[in-house]
Amino acid sequence: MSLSRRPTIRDVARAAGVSTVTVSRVSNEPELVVAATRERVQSAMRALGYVPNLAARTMRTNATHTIGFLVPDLTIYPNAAVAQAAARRLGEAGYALLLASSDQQPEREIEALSILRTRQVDGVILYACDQDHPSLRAAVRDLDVPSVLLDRDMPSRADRIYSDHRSAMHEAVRRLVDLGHRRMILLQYDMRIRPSLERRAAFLEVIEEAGIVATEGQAIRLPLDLMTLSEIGAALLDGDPAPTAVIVEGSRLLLATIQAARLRGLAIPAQLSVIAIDAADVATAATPEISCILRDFESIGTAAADTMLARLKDRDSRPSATHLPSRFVEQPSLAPPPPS
Amino acid sequence: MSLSRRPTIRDVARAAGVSTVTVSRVSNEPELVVAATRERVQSAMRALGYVPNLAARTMRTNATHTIGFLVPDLTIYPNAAVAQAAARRLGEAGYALLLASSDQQPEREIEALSILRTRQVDGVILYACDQDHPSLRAAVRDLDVPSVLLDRDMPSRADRIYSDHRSAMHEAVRRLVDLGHRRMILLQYDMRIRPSLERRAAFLEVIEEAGIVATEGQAIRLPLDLMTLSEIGAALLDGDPAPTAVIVEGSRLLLATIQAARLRGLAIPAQLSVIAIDAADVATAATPEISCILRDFESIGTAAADTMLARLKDRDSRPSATHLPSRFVEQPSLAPPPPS
DNA sequence: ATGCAGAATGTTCACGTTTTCATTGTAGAT
DNA sequence: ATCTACAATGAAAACGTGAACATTCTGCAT
Repeated sequence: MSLSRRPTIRDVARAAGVSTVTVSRVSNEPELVVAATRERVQSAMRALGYVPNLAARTMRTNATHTIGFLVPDLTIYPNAAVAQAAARRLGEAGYALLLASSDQQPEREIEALSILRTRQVDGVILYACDQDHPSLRAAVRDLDVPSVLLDRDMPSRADRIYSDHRSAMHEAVRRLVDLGHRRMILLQYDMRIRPSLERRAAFLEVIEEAGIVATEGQAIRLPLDLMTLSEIGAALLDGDPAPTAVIVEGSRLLLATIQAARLRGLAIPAQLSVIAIDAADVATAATPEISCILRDFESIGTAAADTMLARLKDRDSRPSATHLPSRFVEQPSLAPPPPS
Repeated sequence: MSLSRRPTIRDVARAAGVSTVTVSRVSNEPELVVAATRERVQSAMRALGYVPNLAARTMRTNATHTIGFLVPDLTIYPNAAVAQAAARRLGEAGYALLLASSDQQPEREIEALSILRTRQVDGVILYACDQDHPSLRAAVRDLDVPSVLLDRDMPSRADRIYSDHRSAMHEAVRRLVDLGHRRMILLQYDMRIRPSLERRAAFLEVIEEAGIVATEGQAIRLPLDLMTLSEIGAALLDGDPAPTAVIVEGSRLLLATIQAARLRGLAIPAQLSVIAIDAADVATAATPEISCILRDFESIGTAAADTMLARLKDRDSRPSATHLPSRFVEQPSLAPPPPS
């Protein structure tokens, strides 16, 4: 009694002695079908191994039950962690994740957005790679599917998930100031996106608040790909007097910093205090353990998914903005500056 | 003259004064349409902003131009790197990547495979999370879409991409033996998959070949989630005499190992030689730089994509197997064992 | 001139589902 | 008994495309 081809709604209808409409309703609005009929249909579905054809469904409803997820680089831990958490939550709701990577190139990101549009994804969740790039800004602004913007300041009607980078950074820098540090530097690998800008701003705010004169080379950007130890070494030793504390963005930069410090013979924390951002793995494994500004990427991904799901249910409500915390966790990597 | 709804093949046909079939042919088999007509159709497409409706196309052809990519954990660097490389190559060929994560659980992986099937992906590329799990083995064996098995020994008609884990491991262990090491341990975080088994086997082969008696605790598995420093510390110091060399799998274990060594006051390489596997980032940033067994994840992902594309073109050819190399790169983390 | 092969294009229908609208059945109000 | 309202179900059409088959046209051999 089994079919060679995949069973369709018609096969189920025939087997259950009802019309296709009723079968469709059992799938989509079961409460409209009286219990006896419903059960008959459901057992026919099971018997035949019926699974609705998604393409046909999409053609009628224009819904693909697919969400596009766009990242600059999947090998950066936070991106992968957020994507995975979002995929899990969306999967529970029957949505799948279509992955696209821009490789940090705005043009490729624009192209990816257009591909996602072509594929009629029901929504897009994205980490834009450059929030200042004009055409990319335009492409994001003109997105006509429900979208969730992850931690970017860009004009858009999209829902947003923000991390609070400032409070934890304030706390961290104040702690350094309280310990007596006067010469601190911030090492970052990207300046095109909100997290870096926020951190930088918060960093400079506390500097100023403490009455320290902020100098040119105090917040430094190091391109990740050119991230050489010598550059970091230079940054560490640059200036007179040399910095007594460093705040570092990301695991890769943190590793390089620890290495550079060791090469220059700078002991942590005796001669150099170190604080890491978004680098829990390396920070925890380092000796001494490195103080860290942390976020919960799992909950960022989950929040993005939930926001998307809510938006898909109610398309007309005002764009939402969710703010998630960072926290500063102190470890033995901090000490007063060495006597000069 | 523009439409409110998305233009269809019919709109293009009307604008170009041809039938829908001709428009369809311009999209799919342009050589069948005479140049003049073809250009007329193409300019009508451009004028209307026509993009083929993928769902309708899928319903006719049963092809989704979507490939499922299944990983145990996206936050593990090699997985993310391979996925990203595959996505890039597949994207160039007009395919998109549907991401699924099993979270290291065979049951969830089976479920994910079934979801991918429901979504009618044209193919599946997968890192199975456990090559010995009976139901998962059955699910993989019974996959009825073109699939590429990444570095697993499982029965299947799928194409395969293998890494050669043995040669580089042989080389690495022989180097240790040549340096005079007699007591070496291998730290791994997974034993359910081919790479770990191969490495373990290769490790023990050289041990035996060197006439060293392999003991119980010589190849040790440490669950990643329970990966505590104390466990690693115990492993390092266990046995009498204590091991003089460690080979470590993955960035996270390497970090923990370096930390454990430092805590126990074991200098690298004077008292402990260290070799890392698949942990280029940490190995490079460590001091001293750690010797490493490396793979090119980019080319693994690209090979997987190419294999899939070839399979989609020719469904009947024999399953292929691609073997990609690993290489051993020595760094200052190796030295003769300390005099006992 | 006629026939014919093959190139170019068209007509019709099917893919599997949901939507719209119509029909039947049932129970309660009159 | 009749009417009404509503619940339950069904018939037919539509979504946008591509495949099978049909038709027209062109040029060339007879």
